[in-house]
Amino acid sequence: MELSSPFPMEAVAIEKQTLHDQVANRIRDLIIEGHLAPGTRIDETTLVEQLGVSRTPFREALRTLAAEGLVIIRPSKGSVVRKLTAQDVFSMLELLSHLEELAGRLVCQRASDAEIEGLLELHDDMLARYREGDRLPYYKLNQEFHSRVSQLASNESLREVQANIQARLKRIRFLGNSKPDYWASAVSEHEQMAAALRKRDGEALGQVMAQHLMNTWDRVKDNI
Amino acid sequence: MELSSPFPMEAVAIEKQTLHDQVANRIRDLIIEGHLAPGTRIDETTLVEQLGVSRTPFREALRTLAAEGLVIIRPSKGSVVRKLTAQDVFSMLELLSHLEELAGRLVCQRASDAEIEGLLELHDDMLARYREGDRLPYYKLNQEFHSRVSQLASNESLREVQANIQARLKRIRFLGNSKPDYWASAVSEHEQMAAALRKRDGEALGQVMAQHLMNTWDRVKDNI
DNA sequence: ATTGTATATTTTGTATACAAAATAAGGAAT
DNA sequence: ATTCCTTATTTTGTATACAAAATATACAAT
Repeated sequence: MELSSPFPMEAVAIEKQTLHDQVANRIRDLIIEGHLAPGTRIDETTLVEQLGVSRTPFREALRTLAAEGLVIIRPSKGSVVRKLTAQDVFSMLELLSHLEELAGRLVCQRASDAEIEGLLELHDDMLARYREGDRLPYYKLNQEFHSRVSQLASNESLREVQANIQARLKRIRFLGNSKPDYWASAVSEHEQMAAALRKRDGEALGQVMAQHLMNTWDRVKDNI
Repeated sequence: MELSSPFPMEAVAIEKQTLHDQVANRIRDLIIEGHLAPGTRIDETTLVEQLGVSRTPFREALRTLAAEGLVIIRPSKGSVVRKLTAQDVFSMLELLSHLEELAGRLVCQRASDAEIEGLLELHDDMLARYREGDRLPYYKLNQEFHSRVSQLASNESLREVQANIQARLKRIRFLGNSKPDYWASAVSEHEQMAAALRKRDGEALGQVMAQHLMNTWDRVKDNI
Protein backbone atom coordinates (compact mmCIF):
# COMPACT_ATOMS: atom_id res chain seq x y z
CA MET A 1 0.00 0.00 0.00
CA GLU A 2 1.30 3.43 -0.91
CA LEU A 3 0.86 5.38 2.26
CA SER A 4 3.34 8.13 1.71
CA SER A 5 1.64 9.27 -1.48
CA PRO A 6 -0.10 12.56 -0.89
CA PHE A 7 -3.17 11.72 -2.97
CA PRO A 8 -3.95 8.03 -2.71
CA MET A 9 -7.71 8.57 -2.81
CA GLU A 10 -7.72 10.77 -5.86
CA ALA A 11 -5.64 8.21 -7.71
CA VAL A 12 -8.32 5.56 -7.55
CA ALA A 13 -11.21 8.00 -7.86
CA ILE A 14 -10.15 8.78 -11.41
CA GLU A 15 -12.03 5.65 -12.49
CA LYS A 16 -14.62 6.83 -14.94
CA GLN A 17 -17.68 7.97 -13.11
CA THR A 18 -20.88 6.29 -14.04
CA LEU A 19 -24.06 8.34 -14.17
CA HIS A 20 -25.22 6.60 -11.05
CA ASP A 21 -22.20 7.91 -9.15
CA GLN A 22 -22.69 11.45 -10.35
CA VAL A 23 -26.28 11.37 -9.25
CA ALA A 24 -25.31 9.94 -5.88
CA ASN A 25 -22.80 12.74 -5.44
CA ARG A 26 -25.27 15.41 -6.38
CA ILE A 27 -27.93 14.14 -4.02
CA ARG A 28 -25.33 13.79 -1.29
CA ASP A 29 -24.43 17.43 -1.76
CA LEU A 30 -28.05 18.47 -1.72
CA ILE A 31 -28.44 16.72 1.60
CA ILE A 32 -25.22 18.01 3.15
CA GLU A 33 -25.87 21.57 2.08
CA GLY A 34 -29.34 21.39 3.48
CA HIS A 35 -31.26 21.79 0.23
CA LEU A 36 -32.87 18.50 1.03
CA ALA A 37 -33.74 18.79 4.69
CA PRO A 38 -33.82 15.76 6.97
CA GLY A 39 -37.17 14.08 6.91
CA THR A 40 -38.08 15.37 3.45
CA ARG A 41 -39.61 12.89 1.11
CA ILE A 42 -37.46 12.36 -1.96
CA ASP A 43 -39.76 12.88 -4.89
CA GLU A 44 -38.45 10.76 -7.73
CA THR A 45 -40.34 12.45 -10.51
CA THR A 46 -39.23 15.99 -9.74
CA LEU A 47 -35.67 15.11 -8.72
CA VAL A 48 -35.22 12.95 -11.79
CA GLU A 49 -36.42 15.76 -13.97
CA GLN A 50 -34.25 18.29 -12.17
CA LEU A 51 -31.14 16.15 -12.57
CA GLY A 52 -32.01 15.23 -16.12
CA VAL A 53 -31.54 11.50 -15.77
CA SER A 54 -33.84 8.54 -15.94
CA ARG A 55 -35.12 6.66 -12.96
CA THR A 56 -32.75 3.73 -13.31
CA PRO A 57 -29.49 5.44 -12.33
CA PHE A 58 -31.39 7.61 -9.90
CA ARG A 59 -32.74 4.67 -7.99
CA GLU A 60 -29.35 3.00 -7.98
CA ALA A 61 -27.96 6.17 -6.46
CA LEU A 62 -30.61 6.02 -3.77
CA ARG A 63 -29.51 2.50 -2.89
CA THR A 64 -25.96 3.56 -2.27
CA LEU A 65 -27.04 6.58 -0.30
CA ALA A 66 -29.24 4.31 1.76
CA ALA A 67 -26.29 2.02 2.40
CA GLU A 68 -24.31 5.05 3.50
CA GLY A 69 -27.05 5.90 5.93
CA LEU A 70 -28.04 9.24 4.43
CA VAL A 71 -31.38 8.09 3.10
CA ILE A 72 -34.06 5.70 4.23
CA ILE A 73 -35.91 3.62 1.67
CA ARG A 74 -39.28 2.42 2.87
CA PRO A 75 -40.39 -0.28 0.45
CA SER A 76 -43.30 0.85 -1.72
CA LYS A 77 -43.57 4.04 0.26
CA GLY A 78 -40.81 6.18 -1.08
CA SER A 79 -37.55 7.43 0.33
CA VAL A 80 -36.82 10.15 2.83
CA VAL A 81 -33.71 11.98 3.85
CA ARG A 82 -32.62 10.37 7.03
CA LYS A 83 -33.32 12.44 10.08
CA LEU A 84 -30.87 12.04 12.88
CA THR A 85 -32.23 11.86 16.38
CA ALA A 86 -30.18 13.21 19.25
CA GLN A 87 -29.51 9.61 20.13
CA ASP A 88 -28.25 8.87 16.64
CA VAL A 89 -25.86 11.79 16.80
CA PHE A 90 -24.66 10.85 20.24
CA SER A 91 -24.01 7.28 19.20
CA MET A 92 -22.04 8.45 16.18
CA LEU A 93 -19.95 10.86 18.20
CA GLU A 94 -19.34 8.30 20.91
CA LEU A 95 -18.15 5.83 18.32
CA LEU A 96 -16.20 8.43 16.38
CA SER A 97 -14.40 9.58 19.47
CA HIS A 98 -13.13 6.06 20.01
CA LEU A 99 -12.17 5.72 16.40
CA GLU A 100 -10.21 8.94 16.52
CA GLU A 101 -8.57 7.84 19.72
CA LEU A 102 -7.43 4.72 17.93
CA ALA A 103 -6.38 6.68 14.87
CA GLY A 104 -4.38 9.09 17.00
CA ARG A 105 -2.46 6.29 18.66
CA LEU A 106 -1.80 4.53 15.37
CA VAL A 107 -0.57 7.67 13.66
CA CYS A 108 2.03 8.17 16.35
CA GLN A 109 3.19 4.60 15.82
CA ARG A 110 3.07 4.42 12.06
CA ALA A 111 3.43 7.78 10.36
CA SER A 112 6.79 8.94 9.08
CA ASP A 113 8.43 12.07 10.40
CA ALA A 114 7.62 13.86 7.17
CA GLU A 115 3.98 12.91 7.47
CA ILE A 116 3.78 14.18 11.03
CA GLU A 117 5.45 17.33 9.84
CA GLY A 118 2.75 17.68 7.21
CA LEU A 119 0.05 17.40 9.85
CA LEU A 120 1.71 20.08 11.92
CA GLU A 121 1.85 22.38 8.93
CA LEU A 122 -1.82 21.84 8.40
CA HIS A 123 -2.36 22.73 12.01
CA ASP A 124 -0.42 25.96 11.57
CA ASP A 125 -2.54 26.85 8.57
CA MET A 126 -5.65 26.28 10.62
CA LEU A 127 -4.33 28.53 13.33
CA ALA A 128 -3.64 31.26 10.82
CA ARG A 129 -7.18 30.96 9.48
CA TYR A 130 -8.54 31.14 12.98
CA ARG A 131 -6.62 34.34 13.70
CA GLU A 132 -7.94 35.87 10.51
CA GLY A 133 -11.42 34.71 11.33
CA ASP A 134 -11.77 32.87 8.01
CA ARG A 135 -14.36 30.40 9.05
CA LEU A 136 -14.88 28.39 5.89
CA PRO A 137 -11.20 27.83 5.07
CA TYR A 138 -10.66 26.81 8.68
CA TYR A 139 -13.49 24.36 8.41
CA LYS A 140 -12.04 22.84 5.23
CA LEU A 141 -8.59 22.54 6.75
CA ASN A 142 -10.06 20.96 9.83
CA GLN A 143 -11.77 18.33 7.72
CA GLU A 144 -8.55 17.76 5.89
CA PHE A 145 -6.63 17.41 9.14
CA HIS A 146 -8.92 14.77 10.56
CA SER A 147 -9.15 12.81 7.35
CA ARG A 148 -5.37 12.89 7.04
CA VAL A 149 -4.93 11.55 10.55
CA SER A 150 -7.34 8.85 9.54
CA GLN A 151 -5.22 8.10 6.45
CA LEU A 152 -1.95 8.02 8.28
CA ALA A 153 -3.24 5.53 10.80
CA SER A 154 -2.63 3.00 8.01
CA ASN A 155 -5.79 1.08 8.64
CA GLU A 156 -8.02 1.20 5.61
CA SER A 157 -11.11 -0.14 7.37
CA LEU A 158 -10.77 2.45 10.08
CA ARG A 159 -10.43 5.12 7.45
CA GLU A 160 -13.54 3.98 5.62
CA VAL A 161 -15.69 3.85 8.71
CA GLN A 162 -14.53 7.24 9.89
CA ALA A 163 -15.19 8.76 6.49
CA ASN A 164 -18.68 7.34 6.49
CA ILE A 165 -19.55 8.69 9.91
CA GLN A 166 -18.03 12.04 9.08
CA ALA A 167 -20.18 12.22 5.97
CA ARG A 168 -23.30 11.55 7.98
CA LEU A 169 -22.38 14.16 10.53
CA LYS A 170 -21.15 16.76 8.13
CA ARG A 171 -24.13 19.06 8.40
CA ILE A 172 -24.24 18.89 12.14
CA ARG A 173 -20.57 19.55 12.69
CA PHE A 174 -20.73 22.67 10.60
CA LEU A 175 -23.48 23.89 12.85
CA GLY A 176 -21.38 23.11 15.92
CA ASN A 177 -18.54 25.41 14.95
CA SER A 178 -20.71 28.36 14.12
CA LYS A 179 -20.60 29.98 17.54
CA PRO A 180 -17.36 31.88 18.17
CA ASP A 181 -16.74 30.76 21.74
CA TYR A 182 -16.96 27.14 20.68
CA TRP A 183 -14.52 27.90 17.97
CA ALA A 184 -11.93 29.14 20.43
CA SER A 185 -12.12 26.01 22.55
CA ALA A 186 -11.97 23.78 19.48
CA VAL A 187 -8.80 25.55 18.48
CA SER A 188 -7.25 25.09 21.87
CA GLU A 189 -7.97 21.38 21.64
CA HIS A 190 -6.23 21.34 18.32
CA GLU A 191 -3.24 22.98 19.98
CA GLN A 192 -3.07 20.06 22.36
CA MET A 193 -3.25 17.64 19.45
CA ALA A 194 -0.35 19.35 17.76
CA ALA A 195 1.68 19.18 20.95
CA ALA A 196 0.99 15.47 21.32
CA LEU A 197 1.87 14.90 17.68
CA ARG A 198 5.18 16.67 18.08
CA LYS A 199 6.06 14.32 20.91
CA ARG A 200 4.54 11.34 19.11
CA ASP A 201 2.62 10.71 22.27
CA GLY A 202 -0.11 8.43 20.93
CA GLU A 203 -1.80 8.05 24.26
CA ALA A 204 -2.15 11.80 24.72
CA LEU A 205 -3.16 12.40 21.13
CA GLY A 206 -5.82 9.74 21.37
CA GLN A 207 -7.16 11.25 24.57
CA VAL A 208 -7.40 14.76 23.16
CA MET A 209 -9.01 13.62 19.94
CA ALA A 210 -11.60 11.64 21.84
CA GLN A 211 -12.21 14.56 24.15
CA HIS A 212 -12.51 16.89 21.18
CA LEU A 213 -15.33 14.78 19.83
CA MET A 214 -17.17 14.55 23.11
CA ASN A 215 -16.96 18.33 23.37
CA THR A 216 -18.50 18.51 19.95
CA TRP A 217 -21.42 16.66 21.43
CA ASP A 218 -21.82 19.29 24.11
CA ARG A 219 -21.74 21.96 21.44
CA VAL A 220 -24.37 20.48 19.23
CA LYS A 221 -26.65 18.53 21.51
CA ASP A 222 -29.15 21.31 21.96
CA ASN A 223 -29.43 22.02 18.27
CA ILE A 224 -30.79 18.61 17.40
CA MET B 1 -35.02 2.84 22.11
CA GLU B 2 -36.25 -0.61 23.05
CA LEU B 3 -33.13 -2.35 24.25
CA SER B 4 -34.63 -5.00 26.45
CA SER B 5 -36.61 -6.51 23.61
CA PRO B 6 -35.09 -9.82 22.62
CA PHE B 7 -35.63 -9.34 18.89
CA PRO B 8 -35.36 -5.69 17.98
CA MET B 9 -33.76 -6.47 14.65
CA GLU B 10 -36.38 -8.89 13.50
CA ALA B 11 -39.05 -6.39 14.40
CA VAL B 12 -37.92 -3.89 11.83
CA ALA B 13 -36.88 -6.51 9.32
CA ILE B 14 -40.51 -7.53 8.94
CA GLU B 15 -40.90 -4.61 6.55
CA LYS B 16 -41.93 -6.14 3.29
CA GLN B 17 -38.89 -7.27 1.42
CA THR B 18 -38.46 -5.86 -2.01
CA LEU B 19 -37.10 -8.09 -4.73
CA HIS B 20 -33.91 -6.14 -4.64
CA ASP B 21 -33.38 -7.08 -1.00
CA GLN B 22 -34.04 -10.74 -1.60
CA VAL B 23 -31.53 -10.77 -4.43
CA ALA B 24 -28.99 -8.97 -2.25
CA ASN B 25 -29.50 -11.56 0.46
CA ARG B 26 -29.13 -14.45 -1.92
CA ILE B 27 -25.96 -13.13 -3.45
CA ARG B 28 -24.61 -12.37 0.00
CA ASP B 29 -25.21 -15.97 0.97
CA LEU B 30 -23.56 -17.21 -2.19
CA ILE B 31 -20.51 -15.18 -1.29
CA ILE B 32 -20.42 -16.12 2.38
CA GLU B 33 -20.90 -19.80 1.69
CA GLY B 34 -18.17 -19.69 -0.88
CA HIS B 35 -20.24 -20.52 -3.94
CA LEU B 36 -19.03 -17.25 -5.38
CA ALA B 37 -15.34 -17.26 -4.59
CA PRO B 38 -13.45 -14.02 -4.00
CA GLY B 39 -12.17 -12.58 -7.23
CA THR B 40 -14.83 -14.25 -9.35
CA ARG B 41 -16.44 -12.11 -11.97
CA ILE B 42 -20.15 -11.73 -11.36
CA ASP B 43 -21.79 -12.67 -14.62
CA GLU B 44 -25.05 -10.77 -14.81
CA THR B 45 -26.64 -12.83 -17.53
CA THR B 46 -26.19 -16.21 -15.85
CA LEU B 47 -26.83 -15.01 -12.31
CA VAL B 48 -29.93 -13.13 -13.37
CA GLU B 49 -31.23 -16.22 -15.11
CA GLN B 50 -30.36 -18.43 -12.16
CA LEU B 51 -32.17 -16.15 -9.72
CA GLY B 52 -35.07 -15.65 -12.08
CA VAL B 53 -35.18 -11.86 -11.87
CA SER B 54 -34.56 -9.07 -14.30
CA ARG B 55 -31.42 -7.01 -14.39
CA THR B 56 -32.92 -3.98 -12.68
CA PRO B 57 -33.30 -5.36 -9.15
CA PHE B 58 -30.18 -7.41 -9.65
CA ARG B 59 -28.05 -4.39 -10.35
CA GLU B 60 -29.58 -2.52 -7.45
CA ALA B 61 -28.60 -5.44 -5.26
CA LEU B 62 -25.05 -5.19 -6.55
CA ARG B 63 -24.96 -1.55 -5.52
CA THR B 64 -25.86 -2.33 -1.95
CA LEU B 65 -23.42 -5.21 -1.81
CA ALA B 66 -20.76 -2.87 -3.14
CA ALA B 67 -21.59 -0.36 -0.43
CA GLU B 68 -21.28 -3.16 2.11
CA GLY B 69 -17.86 -3.92 0.74
CA LEU B 70 -18.59 -7.44 -0.48
CA VAL B 71 -18.43 -6.64 -4.15
CA ILE B 72 -16.41 -4.33 -6.34
CA ILE B 73 -18.07 -2.64 -9.28
CA ARG B 74 -15.63 -1.52 -11.96
CA PRO B 75 -17.50 0.85 -14.26
CA SER B 76 -18.16 -0.66 -17.66
CA LYS B 77 -16.07 -3.67 -16.76
CA GLY B 78 -18.33 -5.73 -14.63
CA SER B 79 -18.35 -6.64 -10.96
CA VAL B 80 -16.24 -9.06 -9.00
CA VAL B 81 -16.53 -10.60 -5.59
CA ARG B 82 -14.20 -8.62 -3.40
CA LYS B 83 -11.06 -10.44 -2.54
CA LEU B 84 -9.61 -9.62 0.84
CA THR B 85 -5.89 -9.21 1.08
CA ALA B 86 -4.12 -10.16 4.28
CA GLN B 87 -3.82 -6.47 4.93
CA ASP B 88 -7.56 -5.98 4.51
CA VAL B 89 -8.27 -8.71 7.00
CA PHE B 90 -5.74 -7.41 9.46
CA SER B 91 -7.16 -3.92 9.29
CA MET B 92 -10.66 -5.25 9.87
CA LEU B 93 -9.61 -7.33 12.84
CA GLU B 94 -7.59 -4.51 14.31
CA LEU B 95 -10.57 -2.23 14.04
CA LEU B 96 -13.00 -4.87 15.22
CA SER B 97 -10.93 -5.63 18.26
CA HIS B 98 -11.20 -2.00 19.32
CA LEU B 99 -14.89 -1.95 18.61
CA GLU B 100 -15.44 -5.01 20.72
CA GLU B 101 -13.34 -3.53 23.45
CA LEU B 102 -15.60 -0.53 23.44
CA ALA B 103 -18.70 -2.70 23.27
CA GLY B 104 -17.50 -4.78 26.20
CA ARG B 105 -16.99 -1.75 28.38
CA LEU B 106 -20.33 -0.25 27.43
CA VAL B 107 -22.23 -3.44 28.08
CA CYS B 108 -20.90 -3.54 31.61
CA GLN B 109 -22.08 0.02 32.12
CA ARG B 110 -25.41 -0.15 30.39
CA ALA B 111 -26.91 -3.62 30.30
CA SER B 112 -29.43 -4.70 32.90
CA ASP B 113 -28.77 -7.61 35.22
CA ALA B 114 -31.23 -9.73 33.30
CA GLU B 115 -29.46 -8.96 30.05
CA ILE B 116 -26.10 -9.90 31.49
CA GLU B 117 -27.71 -13.05 32.80
CA GLY B 118 -28.89 -13.80 29.26
CA LEU B 119 -25.38 -13.43 27.93
CA LEU B 120 -24.08 -15.81 30.54
CA GLU B 121 -26.70 -18.37 29.62
CA LEU B 122 -25.64 -18.08 26.03
CA HIS B 123 -22.12 -18.68 27.16
CA ASP B 124 -23.16 -21.82 29.02
CA ASP B 125 -24.89 -23.10 25.92
CA MET B 126 -21.75 -22.53 23.94
CA LEU B 127 -19.74 -24.44 26.47
CA ALA B 128 -22.15 -27.34 26.28
CA ARG B 129 -21.87 -27.37 22.49
CA TYR B 130 -18.12 -27.32 22.77
CA ARG B 131 -18.10 -30.32 25.08
CA GLU B 132 -20.32 -32.24 22.70
CA GLY B 133 -18.16 -31.20 19.78
CA ASP B 134 -21.11 -29.68 17.91
CA ARG B 135 -19.17 -27.26 15.79
CA LEU B 136 -21.93 -25.60 13.81
CA PRO B 137 -24.28 -24.89 16.71
CA TYR B 138 -21.32 -23.54 18.64
CA TYR B 139 -20.48 -21.28 15.76
CA LYS B 140 -24.03 -19.98 15.57
CA LEU B 141 -24.18 -19.34 19.31
CA ASN B 142 -20.87 -17.58 19.13
CA GLN B 143 -22.17 -15.24 16.44
CA GLU B 144 -25.25 -14.65 18.55
CA PHE B 145 -23.15 -13.91 21.60
CA HIS B 146 -21.05 -11.29 19.90
CA SER B 147 -23.94 -9.65 18.16
CA ARG B 148 -25.84 -9.51 21.44
CA VAL B 149 -22.95 -7.85 23.20
CA SER B 150 -22.97 -5.39 20.35
CA GLN B 151 -26.70 -4.80 20.88
CA LEU B 152 -26.47 -4.35 24.60
CA ALA B 153 -23.78 -1.73 24.28
CA SER B 154 -26.69 0.56 23.40
CA ASN B 155 -24.89 2.34 20.63
CA GLU B 156 -26.64 1.82 17.35
CA SER B 157 -23.81 3.12 15.20
CA LEU B 158 -21.36 0.82 16.89
CA ARG B 159 -23.73 -2.06 16.32
CA GLU B 160 -24.10 -1.27 12.63
CA VAL B 161 -20.40 -0.98 12.00
CA GLN B 162 -19.65 -4.17 13.85
CA ALA B 163 -22.33 -6.03 11.94
CA ASN B 164 -20.91 -4.83 8.67
CA ILE B 165 -17.38 -5.91 9.47
CA GLN B 166 -18.59 -9.23 10.80
CA ALA B 167 -20.44 -9.80 7.56
CA ARG B 168 -17.33 -9.14 5.54
CA LEU B 169 -15.28 -11.45 7.71
CA LYS B 170 -17.84 -14.18 8.03
CA ARG B 171 -16.18 -16.61 5.66
CA ILE B 172 -12.79 -16.10 7.15
CA ARG B 173 -13.89 -16.49 10.73
CA PHE B 174 -15.55 -19.75 9.91
CA LEU B 175 -12.26 -20.92 8.55
CA GLY B 176 -10.46 -19.79 11.68
CA ASN B 177 -12.45 -22.01 13.99
CA SER B 178 -12.05 -25.11 11.93
CA LYS B 179 -8.94 -26.43 13.63
CA PRO B 180 -9.63 -28.11 16.99
CA ASP B 181 -6.72 -26.65 18.97
CA TYR B 182 -7.81 -23.15 18.03
CA TRP B 183 -11.25 -24.01 19.17
CA ALA B 184 -10.05 -24.88 22.64
CA SER B 185 -8.24 -21.59 23.09
CA ALA B 186 -11.19 -19.63 21.75
CA VAL B 187 -13.36 -21.31 24.35
CA SER B 188 -10.98 -20.45 27.13
CA GLU B 189 -11.08 -16.82 26.04
CA HIS B 190 -14.83 -16.97 26.22
CA GLU B 191 -14.53 -18.28 29.76
CA GLN B 192 -12.63 -15.15 30.65
CA MET B 193 -15.30 -13.02 29.04
CA ALA B 194 -17.98 -14.69 31.10
CA ALA B 195 -15.97 -14.12 34.26
CA ALA B 196 -15.56 -10.44 33.47
CA LEU B 197 -19.25 -10.14 32.66
CA ARG B 198 -20.20 -11.69 35.99
CA LYS B 199 -18.17 -9.05 37.74
CA ARG B 200 -19.29 -6.34 35.35
CA ASP B 201 -15.67 -5.54 34.88
CA GLY B 202 -15.84 -3.53 31.66
CA GLU B 203 -12.13 -2.96 31.50
CA ALA B 204 -11.35 -6.66 31.72
CA LEU B 205 -14.12 -7.64 29.34
CA GLY B 206 -12.91 -5.13 26.81
CA GLN B 207 -9.38 -6.43 27.08
CA VAL B 208 -10.33 -10.06 26.58
CA MET B 209 -12.60 -9.31 23.67
CA ALA B 210 -9.89 -7.31 21.96
CA GLN B 211 -7.37 -10.04 22.65
CA HIS B 212 -9.80 -12.64 21.35
CA LEU B 213 -9.92 -10.83 18.04
CA MET B 214 -6.20 -10.41 17.74
CA ASN B 215 -5.83 -14.13 18.40
CA THR B 216 -8.24 -14.70 15.57
CA TRP B 217 -5.76 -12.90 13.40
CA ASP B 218 -3.02 -15.30 14.41
CA ARG B 219 -5.32 -18.18 13.63
CA VAL B 220 -6.27 -17.06 10.16
CA LYS B 221 -3.36 -15.06 8.89
CA ASP B 222 -1.71 -17.92 7.07
CA ASN B 223 -4.90 -18.98 5.32
CA ILE B 224 -5.28 -15.74 3.42
C1' DA C 1 4.18 -16.68 -35.92
C1' DT C 2 3.19 -11.82 -34.44
C1' DT C 3 1.29 -7.63 -34.56
C1' DG C 4 -2.14 -4.63 -35.89
C1' DT C 5 -6.59 -3.34 -37.49
C1' DA C 6 -11.32 -3.81 -38.73
C1' DT C 7 -15.60 -6.09 -37.71
C1' DA C 8 -18.70 -8.94 -34.93
C1' DT C 9 -20.31 -10.27 -30.37
C1' DT C 10 -20.97 -9.74 -25.78
C1' DT C 11 -21.53 -7.04 -21.82
C1' DT C 12 -22.68 -3.01 -19.46
C1' DG C 13 -25.28 1.38 -18.85
C1' DT C 14 -29.47 3.99 -19.37
C1' DA C 15 -34.11 4.91 -20.84
C1' DT C 16 -38.64 3.62 -21.41
C1' DA C 17 -42.73 0.73 -20.78
C1' DC C 18 -45.61 -1.91 -18.11
C1' DA C 19 -47.41 -3.93 -13.49
C1' DA C 20 -48.46 -3.53 -8.82
C1' DA C 21 -48.83 -1.09 -5.02
C1' DA C 22 -50.17 2.93 -2.33
C1' DT C 23 -52.43 7.26 -1.91
C1' DA C 24 -55.94 10.56 -3.10
C1' DA C 25 -60.54 11.80 -4.65
C1' DG C 26 -65.23 11.27 -4.95
C1' DG C 27 -69.47 10.06 -3.51
C1' DA C 28 -73.20 7.14 -0.66
C1' DA C 29 -74.82 5.86 3.85
C1' DT C 30 -75.27 6.98 8.47
C1' DA D 1 -70.26 16.44 8.89
C1' DT D 2 -68.13 11.77 9.44
C1' DT D 3 -67.21 7.29 8.12
C1' DC D 4 -66.88 3.88 4.85
C1' DC D 5 -66.33 2.06 0.44
C1' DT D 6 -65.39 2.44 -4.51
C1' DT D 7 -62.88 4.27 -8.18
C1' DA D 8 -59.18 7.43 -10.17
C1' DT D 9 -54.44 9.02 -9.89
C1' DT D 10 -50.02 8.91 -8.51
C1' DT D 11 -46.02 6.59 -7.08
C1' DT D 12 -43.14 2.71 -6.73
C1' DG D 13 -41.23 -1.75 -8.42
C1' DT D 14 -39.79 -4.66 -12.20
C1' DA D 15 -39.08 -6.00 -16.93
C1' DT D 16 -37.75 -5.04 -21.38
C1' DA D 17 -35.60 -2.38 -25.09
C1' DC D 18 -32.16 0.34 -26.89
C1' DA D 19 -27.35 2.66 -26.79
C1' DA D 20 -22.67 2.65 -25.75
C1' DA D 21 -18.77 0.49 -24.25
C1' DA D 22 -15.69 -3.25 -23.95
C1' DT D 23 -14.11 -7.60 -25.46
C1' DA D 24 -13.45 -11.20 -28.68
C1' DT D 25 -12.80 -12.84 -33.42
C1' DA D 26 -11.10 -12.85 -38.05
C1' DC D 27 -8.09 -11.62 -41.22
C1' DA D 28 -4.21 -9.00 -43.50
C1' DA D 29 0.37 -7.33 -43.45
C1' DT D 30 4.87 -7.90 -42.01
